[in-house]
Amino acid sequence: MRKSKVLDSSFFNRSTGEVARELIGKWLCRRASESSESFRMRICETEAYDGPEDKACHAHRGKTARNEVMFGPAGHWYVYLCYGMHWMLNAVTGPVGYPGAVLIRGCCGVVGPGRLTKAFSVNRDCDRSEITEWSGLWVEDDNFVVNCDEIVIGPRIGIGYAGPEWENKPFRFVWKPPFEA
DNA sequence: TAAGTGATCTCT
DNA sequence: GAGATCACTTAA
Repeated sequence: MRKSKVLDSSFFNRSTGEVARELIGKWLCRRASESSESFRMRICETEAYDGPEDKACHAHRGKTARNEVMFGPAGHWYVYLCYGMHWMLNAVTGPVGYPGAVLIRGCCGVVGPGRLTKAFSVNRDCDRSEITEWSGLWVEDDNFVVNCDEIVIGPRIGIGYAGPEWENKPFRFVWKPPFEA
């Protein structure tokens, strides 16, 4: 198997769009408990939520108890419940004080942010935890290269309330998988 | 196409 | 405390 390395906070401490793009093709890894086996899937869909100006970003109205972690250091998870039933998994990006995060919307084989968290048993317990191997939820890079022409960039999903200016920003990254053809 | 679902936020 | 809102999924 190809050798892979665990991504640390330096990977996430960059611009939100850059991290969202770079996460495509990386492995999302999970070990739910000490006794359970770990497993991983390649990330194939992400969205950037970038800073206080971004009307679609939870942080654009300022810091609250829920989104506080987005203002903290990069390399942490921001997990919250949406529509009363779906957990959303986000990776905090950028420097301390700058609220940015990347929503992980899908992996190869698991499409949809709510289904992904269900498959990975992600819930409130993961909120604010570090993106490290010992936290049980982390990301690995095996130097697999996803070419630019395999990535579709488009408007984010489900954020019509933010207005066309923000909805139409190129903040959504989808890996057009070869297996789809 | 519409209902289900409950935490969170913004007003009283 | 009440009411609106919501980065979605599923079953028709």
